[in-house]
Order: sequence, then C-alpha cells, then structure tokens
Amino acid sequence: MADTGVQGGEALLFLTDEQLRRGIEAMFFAYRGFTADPDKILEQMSYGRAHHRAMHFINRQPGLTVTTLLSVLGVTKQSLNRVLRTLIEDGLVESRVGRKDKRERHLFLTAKGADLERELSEAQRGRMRAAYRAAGPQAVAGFRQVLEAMMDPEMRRHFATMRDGA
Amino acid sequence: MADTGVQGGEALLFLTDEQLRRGIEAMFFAYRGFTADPDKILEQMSYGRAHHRAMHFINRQPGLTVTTLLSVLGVTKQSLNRVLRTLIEDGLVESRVGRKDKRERHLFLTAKGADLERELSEAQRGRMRAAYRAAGPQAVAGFRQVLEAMMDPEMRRHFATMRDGA
DNA sequence: TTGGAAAGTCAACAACGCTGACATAAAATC
DNA sequence: GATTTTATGTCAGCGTTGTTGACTTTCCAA
Repeated sequence: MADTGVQGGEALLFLTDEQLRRGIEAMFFAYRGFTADPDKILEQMSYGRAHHRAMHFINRQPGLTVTTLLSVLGVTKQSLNRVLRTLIEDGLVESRVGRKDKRERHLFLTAKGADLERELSEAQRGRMRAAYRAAGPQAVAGFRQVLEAMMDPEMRRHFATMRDGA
Repeated sequence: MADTGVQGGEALLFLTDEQLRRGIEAMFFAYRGFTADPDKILEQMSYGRAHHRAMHFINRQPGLTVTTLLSVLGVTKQSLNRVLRTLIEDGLVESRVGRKDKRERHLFLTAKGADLERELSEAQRGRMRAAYRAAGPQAVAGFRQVLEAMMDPEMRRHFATMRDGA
C-alpha cells in the first residue's frame, strides 16, 4: 500500500506526529523545487527571488500601489524599496503617480518587465504543470485546499483578492 | 461553484496559465504560514530557520553524517557549518566521530536540543494539523501527491529515505 | 604510500530580511 | 486654515543565510 500519509479516512483524521512531520518535509522539499527553476534564471542577472515575487504580483494586479504590494509580500517598505528601485532603474517596472491620490504610486510592468516576468513564470509554471499532470485533478484540488487552510488569515484574504481580480 | 482551480476533470487536465499562477500563489502564501510559527519562537533566541531545519533532520535520522545532512538541506558545508557550530557550542547537538570511519561526524540531538526541536515542531505541526483537519483526508492525500511531484529527483530520494528510515 | 574523501576553517561577498530615523508631499480632519 | 495622518522614499546599520575560493587535517582505501 502506498504511503498516503493519511490513516483513518472517513470524517475523523488520526493525525500522528509522524504524518505531520512527513507533511512538513514535503513542504520543505517541494518548495525548493518550486523556486529552483526561476532561481536558475535569476542568478545570471543581478536579480533575486524578491524581484521575481514583486514582478509576479505587479503582473497580476497592474496598477497596484506600493502599500498594497507591501502587504501582499509581507516585507518592510525598506526591503521592497531596494528591490523596486532597481527594477524601475532597469526599466522593468514603471511607477505612476496616482491621479486621485497623488501620494500613491501605481506600479506597472513595462514591456521589458513583462518579458522577464513571462520567462520566469514559464519556468515555474512548467514544473507546476508537470506536477499537476502527474498527480491528477483530484490531487490538485486537495493540494489547493490544504495550502489555503495553511495560510494566515491576512494572506488568505490576499489570495482571494487575487482571484476576484484587483 | 467553488474555485477548485481545476477544469476538465477526467483523465486530461486543461491547465490554464491562470490556474497554474493560482497554484504558484498558493504555494507562496502557504509557505509563509508554514514557517511563521516556528519563526516566531526562533526570533527570540539567536537562532534562525536554518537552525530549525538542521535540528529537524537530525531528529529524524539520529546519527546522520554531516555530508548526508548537507545533501538533504542542499546548502554548502560552510553555510551548514556556521549553523552546526553554534548548535554544538550551545549544547543542542552532539557530534560524534564515526566508529568505522573516523572522518565522519555523526550528529545527534542532546536532551536540550530535543526539547527545542519539539517546541518548534509542535508549533509547526499545530498549523499543519489544523490545515489537514480543515481540508480532509482526501485533500491531504492530494496535497502530498502534488508536493512530491514538484520535488527535484534528488529531493524526492531524500524524502523517500526519510520515510523508510535511516 | 599515495590519492582522494570527509570535515573544518578563514575570508570575502551578496541577497534580503530587519529597525530606527528622517524628509516630503498630499490627503484628511479638526 | 492649521494640524494630523498617510503614502512614499531614503539613509545608515545590522543579522541571517546563502555563496565562492583557498587551505588544512585526518584518515580510509587502492
């Protein structure tokens, strides 16, 4: 019998520490794979994972403000600013002053930025697609359910907002 | 209808970029939650996530060698050494010279080390348990399948070794 | 006996988190 | 209109954790 990491099975789960530890290890090992492909591309440039994350969410919600991005990424403005500055300097991201509220900066990917984002995303999606195909649709649904249950409430809110559109 | 992120559904999966990007975001947000609880404990001490990871795997395979741990964690020996040195100095980890091969160092948690490992692990397992319960056994099985499919082959090997026992 | 593997150490560096302090502009409020 | 709050940007400094490169010691095995 294959190790599903789950015993019991009806309504109640008997979750042993061993099963939970297996899940923890799965998350650890899988996350390494998850970031491996874009990391390989990034290391050749002077960019890191933080640049990728910023570009990902700017692509997802074009025109989002710095404050929103800050909250989504869960880092300090100083940390994000270092990343954003280089992306803007290099012409990958454009920062437009808000029309209604001129304090706000709305972020957009330039054509060049969108190109890099696509390249990084494609590398990452390739692995994700392969994993989804290998595991099958039912597994994918479960995967998403567990991940969502694992999030902090604030992150889950961001996750939902992302779905519903900016 | 709830957004399962999966359309199609029988044998073939129609995976849109949107669905794959949703999966990527789920991994990102979930991983933040995954590490949040132990991180909170660690930040009060002078330890970081790297110390936690090392202790986790030493606990799982008591007596594993430095080289093995290096390979499991996927970092350089210099990076691991810095972490291990502090753990040994602080009496959390014991390093024993190999009996057969005296070049090898076999790593063990001390009683004190096991205590901290348990505290960190319990924090992390608490969230994992809640997520598993919320999602249900079928979802958990799928979660594990997708994660395993996402790993690099070498990581998958380590993951399997962990299951079968050292 | 010699080659190479395992381990440890030193130096230097980079990415990316953090805090604290401070400046500016503009919106919001009193 | 004056004051407060918000959004943003910037500077300095620091900590963790990753990297490379170079070098040494120990010791198994061919």
